[in-house]
Amino acid sequence: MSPTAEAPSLAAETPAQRLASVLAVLNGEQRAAVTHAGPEPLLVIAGAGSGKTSTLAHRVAHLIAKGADPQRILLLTFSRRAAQEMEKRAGQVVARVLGLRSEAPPALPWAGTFHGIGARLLREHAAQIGLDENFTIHDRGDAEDLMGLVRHEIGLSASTRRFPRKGTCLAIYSRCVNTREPLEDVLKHTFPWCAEWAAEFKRLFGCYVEAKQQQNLLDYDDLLLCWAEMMSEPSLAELVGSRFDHVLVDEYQDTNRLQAAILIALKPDGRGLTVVGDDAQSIYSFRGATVRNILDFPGQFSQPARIVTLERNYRSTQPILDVSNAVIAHAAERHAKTLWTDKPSAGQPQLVLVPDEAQQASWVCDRILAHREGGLALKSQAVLFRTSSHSAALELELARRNIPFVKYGGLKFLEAAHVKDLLAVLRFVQNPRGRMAGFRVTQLIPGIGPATSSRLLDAMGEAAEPAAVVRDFQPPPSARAEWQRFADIYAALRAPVLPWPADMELALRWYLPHLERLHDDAGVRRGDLEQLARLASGYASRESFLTELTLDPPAATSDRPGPPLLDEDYLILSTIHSAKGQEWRSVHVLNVVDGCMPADVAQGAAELEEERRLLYVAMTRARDHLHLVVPHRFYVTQQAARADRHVYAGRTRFIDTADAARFDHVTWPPPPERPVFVPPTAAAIDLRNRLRNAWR
DNA sequence: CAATCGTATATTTTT
DNA sequence: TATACGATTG
Repeated sequence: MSPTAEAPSLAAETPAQRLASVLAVLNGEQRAAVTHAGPEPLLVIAGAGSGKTSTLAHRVAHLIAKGADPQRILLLTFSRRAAQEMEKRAGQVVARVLGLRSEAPPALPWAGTFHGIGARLLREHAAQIGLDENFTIHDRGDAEDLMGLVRHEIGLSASTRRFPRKGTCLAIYSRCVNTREPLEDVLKHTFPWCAEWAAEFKRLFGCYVEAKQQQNLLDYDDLLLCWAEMMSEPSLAELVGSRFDHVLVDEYQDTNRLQAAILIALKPDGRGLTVVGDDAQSIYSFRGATVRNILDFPGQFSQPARIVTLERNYRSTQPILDVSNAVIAHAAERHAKTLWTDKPSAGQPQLVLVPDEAQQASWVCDRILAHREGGLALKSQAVLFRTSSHSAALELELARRNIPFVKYGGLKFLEAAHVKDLLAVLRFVQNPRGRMAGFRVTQLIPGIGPATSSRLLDAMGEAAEPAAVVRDFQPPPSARAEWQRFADIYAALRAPVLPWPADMELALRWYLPHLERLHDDAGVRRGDLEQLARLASGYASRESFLTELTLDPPAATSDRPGPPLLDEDYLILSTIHSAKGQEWRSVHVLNVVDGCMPADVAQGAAELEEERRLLYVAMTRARDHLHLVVPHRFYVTQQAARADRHVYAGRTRFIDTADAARFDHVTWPPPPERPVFVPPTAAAIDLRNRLRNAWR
């Protein structure tokens, strides 16, 4: 597989021969997808574990080998990590085909997420669409805070009846943008308990958009929305579209209508367009993604798309595929396909019944250690769950037994107050009109509260040169000394003389005294910030650091401070969503019970279908061993008013009795051997009669 | 006007 | 458990 392994023979071969030998490794369908050259667009339906990444990477490499310019290939992936993986693997194939020995394979400068590429195009074309190219990007938390602020300013927090909280408001707004549905429909279908507030939402969202524009901010949705708007102007669409000869999209089942609109505007006739995905793995509809994109793709163009289906699975054993196929077979609508493999089996998947979550945690730990004894590194094992909080009991148990782990999903690092504080300093410098950052930073100074801060920001908003306002601002007397200290570093950071990441050092030095004053656990937090500073040195500039960090936040948190060393072995914990595209030798899925999978909040038909696909995605991550754990009693701590509420739950409805028979059943701990009491059948007394007679 | 404390109240998944 | 908001004190 590795390019060096075949190096000796390369010199003797021609490029055409090398290309042929690279293609010979693929199966027929993969090869058809890789070499498709027609004018019609290509749709690859790639089942779980069918070598999708490899096929896409080979296709990119094949295009380059046939003369395509790597700078003119747009490769849109779901995550940053996926983009890097794809670039690496395409590079390896290109290196083999072109016979490159020492030279680096061509880079793919336009490989990235929709959001990342959008941010880049918007900066490059800022002048043409009336945007200031120094815009800062709000992550979800910032966007919520701004929404909260606007919500308060227009008097919605003072209503007699409680108005939905800021997070809900942003979720509704976001859904309207991403699905392009009218507010009324979104409220009716997705947020019925908020339907009474339609008029207020309209006003709120209008003000929210206005606030973003005044402050030169874009949120995640704007990166797509502005891109799509830009593409709706024919001359700009032509300009942007002509930058790329080939556009390839991975995980197409998880794109939304806005993304589909962008794609079609980029390549209206479908020429040069490739999309890859699996409708059975569509799990992001809560974010506005619609499986219709992939189902309807073939008919979108004047020439119908060519469809290639990859069904041969290279990942899992047949018994694992059998149970996975059984789960998805009940799905309502899909591009029908059945995964198959000739990989030898390593025993049946297990369905494990345990009494509660504590026992679940201890059983999983036991199994993981047993697997490790059997030669499976921790890194090749994963524990998956529906909701981030569902791993809490397991995390405790892992810590108790000293089993190292890294957890993906439910990202926390950027949400910590101290991290936000430090980043806000840099953001406020980068974009002086950004009020959220300014509000946050200035109130760190003792003696400055919301009122003073607002006074400053108002003045800055009206000034032609906002940074000068900071220099001349007169704070309340009690804050004067600290204010001066801040004004000095602000000026220093604004002056373009400091080479990045010296900015970071300066900001950190200013912030540390405040950290000590505000937090009892300043030591730990300080460690986080130093880690952030180290991270900063890996970026070219302050702008790229801030942009990339919001678009691609550190995905994992671990049980110990600092990133785990590369040679260290650790277990993977992950939400099912974050496990997308990954695989492990052994996979445990927690809480495979009704109320959790499906989540009890998902009740609509479409939502249930998505929950089913979620379980399917989880199961198809497993190569050799799959364990579904079913705790009989399982706690709901989140929404219940009182702690210790629990429900008695049964196996998920997605595995019916017939399907369940395909599993090995394990009950743990084993039921105690207790003699069964068999009552004699003849009645000794007539109890009913006696009780009646007592009242006669 | 800032800072802090007490109380009512809730819908998972993430670029 | 976190968060939002009101009341109270400095």
